[in-house]
Amino acid sequence: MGEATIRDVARRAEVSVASVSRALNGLNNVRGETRERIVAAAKELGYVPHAGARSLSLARAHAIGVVLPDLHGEFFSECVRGMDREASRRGYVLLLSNMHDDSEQSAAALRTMRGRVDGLLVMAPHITPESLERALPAALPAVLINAPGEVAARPALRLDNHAGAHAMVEHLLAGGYRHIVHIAGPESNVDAQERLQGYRDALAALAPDMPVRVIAGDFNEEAGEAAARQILASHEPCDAVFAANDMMAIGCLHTLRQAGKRVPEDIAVAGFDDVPLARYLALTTIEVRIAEIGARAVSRLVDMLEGKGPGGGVELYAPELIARATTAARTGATAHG
Amino acid sequence: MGEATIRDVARRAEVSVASVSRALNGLNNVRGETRERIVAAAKELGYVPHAGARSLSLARAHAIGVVLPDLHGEFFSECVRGMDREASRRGYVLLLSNMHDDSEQSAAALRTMRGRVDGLLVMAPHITPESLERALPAALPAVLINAPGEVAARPALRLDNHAGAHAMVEHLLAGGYRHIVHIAGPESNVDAQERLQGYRDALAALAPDMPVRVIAGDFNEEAGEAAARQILASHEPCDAVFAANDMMAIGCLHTLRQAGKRVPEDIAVAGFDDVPLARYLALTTIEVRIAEIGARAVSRLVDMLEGKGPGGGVELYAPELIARATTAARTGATAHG
DNA sequence: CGGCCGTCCGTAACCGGTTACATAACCTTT
DNA sequence: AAAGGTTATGTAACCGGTTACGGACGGCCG
Repeated sequence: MGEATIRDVARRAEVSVASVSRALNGLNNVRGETRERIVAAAKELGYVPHAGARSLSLARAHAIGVVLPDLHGEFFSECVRGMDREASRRGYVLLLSNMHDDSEQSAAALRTMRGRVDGLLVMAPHITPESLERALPAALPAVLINAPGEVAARPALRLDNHAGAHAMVEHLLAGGYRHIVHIAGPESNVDAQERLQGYRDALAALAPDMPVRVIAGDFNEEAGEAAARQILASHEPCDAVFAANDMMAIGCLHTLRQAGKRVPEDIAVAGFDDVPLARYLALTTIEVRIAEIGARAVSRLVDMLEGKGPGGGVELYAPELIARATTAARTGATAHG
Repeated sequence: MGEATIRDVARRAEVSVASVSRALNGLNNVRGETRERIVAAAKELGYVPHAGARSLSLARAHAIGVVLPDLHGEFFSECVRGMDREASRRGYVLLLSNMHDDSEQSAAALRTMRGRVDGLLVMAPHITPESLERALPAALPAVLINAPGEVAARPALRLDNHAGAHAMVEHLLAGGYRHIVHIAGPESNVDAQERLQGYRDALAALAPDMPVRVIAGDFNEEAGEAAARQILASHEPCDAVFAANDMMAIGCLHTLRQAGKRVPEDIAVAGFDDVPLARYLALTTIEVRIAEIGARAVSRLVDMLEGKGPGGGVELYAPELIARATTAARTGATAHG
């Protein structure tokens, strides 16, 4: 037995479907006595409106599609949590679809969203603007999060990775560290690219005589471990490691310590993201308030949907440096000594 | 301007909507030449089928509603990740709705799912079976995760919290610890209740002469810190703490260490969940493979939806103890010395 | 009393797909 | 050549809501 429909309610209350719809949606052109009969009938039948049908006739689904890449743990949940909080506050529900880096699959994911959501939140740090542009249904409002480049005047939220990395290099130099190695993220990831560039630019601006040294990584812990082994085996001097994210920093930290190195006395370690782990390991890092960004993305999208906002424009989020023990200043250090 | 509809495609290809539908859905009763014309027209218009309309006429949304309580970070994302993986593998998409403990709000959340999802995944460790029963649309298939009690023959997945807690107490006793304090979770949370009961039962069975001592908590880190302060201030002996979850164990661990206690020499600490942090802090805990449970829940639900499975029945997941340094055995300890 | 207005309510079209059924064209078969 | 079968396509009903439009009714006015 399927659920009761509006027609069942109409039959039971001995009115037309139009009256049921009006009564249940709180329109005022229904007589009090009729409304009561309808409400009673609806309750007796346990009637719940069919959201799908409703959204079809209203051309409004009150749902937001969320397309995220494969994020590491905490990051993902924080992002979704922020979105969910704001979405439910504004009467929307979230339709989730992970985008497993395959760009073909991503396009398919976006496709299945059409007709069930009013707008899209897309986080795609590893997709080129062109293919994203192509995959996005043109008529669907969308807010981009950390997308590379500008995509067809879509509003976007971007984390200021460059500023964050710059601040970190500055912090390390101020702490007296001179030979700073960077463990980079995936080459195709725009966050990783910007952090790398921030590192390069900061070094060029603040300590042009110091060597630029980059070890490739992929944002995973193992990459950090591998980088640490490489640093240990190398003859080149290195007194600080700045990893493009916390997980690599953590892997690096562990391997260095297991090899007998003292952190930060022998070598400093810093990350990026401020995952909860960072606090416990006293890891210096850059705080990324991802939940806030998620919430803000929803807010902007809903504003667009409800015609309240201009839409366009890129909002930049400045992250904050959190100094902890793994980069404690060297004793007797001077900023440029 | 609105997206192109099937009628636009039909007009452009000079056929009827029925043919378009048939061609695009791969039915074989369309002439090759006609099919090509239709496909070409669809591509030219950038036609994407309207999932809402489709699900209305098919009475199939290929979507699964997920209702979760406010979970702490990693736990949430792991759960959703497991679900998403399995869902996308089987061609479904996830509709997410956090259930912020308010039971009224939860009912509303469930209500908005009707007509947009084919089935429900509900994790509700803090809702009574009766109100859950009342809130669940009767005709919607649902799989319950860690729900208290049995709800109207709904299939369910349950974590064997009792066995996990029992194993932990056994492990601590075997390590030579005698005075084991339990930091409990929220009273209304069924996971917390079962863990507490497991602690009590294990102690009664294995060390009936040892005191049962429970400190109230709420699953948050702060509760662990408060519990640690209480233990430090108390005159009662205590050589081991078993917290109902990792976050409280971590809070406790920190506070104990900051107070100068050595762990595990002065006092052992154990948790429950195996959050990623646990590994780094060398915290002994009980591994809960939540992603696996999430994936399994999706799998069972989809089986039900596609008439492949019997549906009913409770599946119990046995968690595994992971012994780490915070509960290293006392030197010279014997199991019952 | 006739006309006008406002309130309440029902009929039916519509949202964008799917599909049962009808139909037309063409191919066999006897 | 007529009957019967097959195949490709179109027509229209349907999924479950919303809502424009119009009709019925009662009250009020001149």
